[in-house]
Amino acid sequence: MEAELSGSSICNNDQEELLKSAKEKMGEVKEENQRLKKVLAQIVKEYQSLEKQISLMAHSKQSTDTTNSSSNNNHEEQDDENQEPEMVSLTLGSWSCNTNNKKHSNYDNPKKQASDDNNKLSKRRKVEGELDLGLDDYCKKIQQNPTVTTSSINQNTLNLENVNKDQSKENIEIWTSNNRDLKEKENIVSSREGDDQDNLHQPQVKKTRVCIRSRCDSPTIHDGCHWRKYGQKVAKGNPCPRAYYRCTVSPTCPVRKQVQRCPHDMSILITTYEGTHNHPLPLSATGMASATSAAAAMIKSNSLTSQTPTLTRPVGLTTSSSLGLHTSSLMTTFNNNPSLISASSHNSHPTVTLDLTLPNSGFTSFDWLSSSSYSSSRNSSFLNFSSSPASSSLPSLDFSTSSLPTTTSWVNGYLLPYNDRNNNASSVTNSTNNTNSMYQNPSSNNNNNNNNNNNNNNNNNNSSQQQSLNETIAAVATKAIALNPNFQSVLAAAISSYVGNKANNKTNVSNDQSEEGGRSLTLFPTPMSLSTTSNNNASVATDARDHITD
DNA sequence: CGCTTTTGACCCGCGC
DNA sequence: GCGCGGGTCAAAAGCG
Repeated sequence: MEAELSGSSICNNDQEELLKSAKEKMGEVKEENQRLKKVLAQIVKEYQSLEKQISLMAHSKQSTDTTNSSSNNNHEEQDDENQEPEMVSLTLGSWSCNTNNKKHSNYDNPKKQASDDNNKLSKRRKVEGELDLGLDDYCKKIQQNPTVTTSSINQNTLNLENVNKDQSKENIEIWTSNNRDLKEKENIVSSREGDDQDNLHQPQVKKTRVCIRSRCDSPTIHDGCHWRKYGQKVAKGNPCPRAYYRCTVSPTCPVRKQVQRCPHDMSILITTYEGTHNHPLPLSATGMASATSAAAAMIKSNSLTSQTPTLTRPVGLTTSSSLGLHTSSLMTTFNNNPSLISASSHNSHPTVTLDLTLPNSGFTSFDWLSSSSYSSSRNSSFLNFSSSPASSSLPSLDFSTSSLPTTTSWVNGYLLPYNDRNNNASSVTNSTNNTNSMYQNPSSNNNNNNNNNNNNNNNNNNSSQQQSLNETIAAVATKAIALNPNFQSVLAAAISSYVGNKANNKTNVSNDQSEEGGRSLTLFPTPMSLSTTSNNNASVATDARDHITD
């Protein structure tokens, strides 16, 4: 009897404990729900505030444009923006240079002009004009006034307007250059002469290039843009030919990229971007454009402050893209991952290199770069977390209790479940380890690559630190993403990345998360996300809205 | 048929 | 001035 009583009491105790734990979990769930509700409310609030800002800016821009439209002929740009409101425009870094000045001076040289074919000349004019900068003017402003930061920009929409005006002015040249009317050509030249005056004091360097090293089996990485191959050349010292691509999203887009295999490790694809998109980008292309824009902005901002195009370590400087999409988050990420980014100068081209092949970079989840529409036969979908080490300090938030509807769809096949933090952590860690084990250690290859000397140094210096960070990254990834100040944009970027990939890859998606070479859905901090200042929240809301509604 | 890729020729900058 | 190498052009071929 006593045994039975004690047994029943034990059962009761177990039940009580279960009930207690269940209640505790319920309480946690409620807390998480409350937190998420607050986040959601904050997003809505930010979105509304940004909407107001945008309408204000549109009003003021309209008024300024109407005053300048007769001389600038920028109708096409406005029309284009109006026609494609769902598109966003990001600028890839480029460099205002005296090289252009030289060439431009040739245009005014009748002897030179007479010797050139007219069509060629007009084409060259067009191309060179389009290779103007997206961020230079803004960086100049930063140089002149170091207090100009993202927060100040958001506080003072006037600054942002100025940037947009600069971009508009730039686009005016781009769009009008497509017109072969002689009069417009003259306008272009004259406007360039004005720019030349501004650039007289610029260092004699060429356009900034953003070089991305990633492991990729396919001929080229899928970055969301459409490219047309226009040339191929065997570069010296590399048995693999270098392919030249031109952006075909817009017939006048000056952006070009070079793709070549690393001579020391054929699994590494080196993609170099150059130029500024003069058209709205598809959402699926914003990820790459954001990364390159942020990297270019970083190198440029640093170069402007140091008066040299070469830097050994990125220096953080909060800035924004010319259309107000912010690079601060990625720049922060780059700063937090010194092995990820390095800068150098090749052929007078300031080049910033994003090395996504480093297993200990703490940034192994740039897998969207290596995802490819070419590998559709081995589709898989898995989620990686881009989390900068800095994120580990963030408080926790568990998505398992998220009331966000998107969480459900993520779990259904495309995203890792957030139900178990430990499992998530192990999943992410395994994913990372798989990535690492898939390839050989690239460190031996980097020794032979000038571009990566800085990477190596930084990597060596920070390897132990990053190793430990990596161990914790996976564990804190879900927490970090949730309460990361960039969470909204991270979410938005993931959705856009997924949507873009899905649109570009119509084949079925399996749930195999470990399959090599598969298409991946990746969360990553984007320039669209903002720094931690509350003043920046408005853009976060808009970005999240844009992507979610898509 | 239209678009993309290939590929040899050409241009141009840079170093010697 | 010359040669080298990177980058681009443009006609031809390929492809769907």
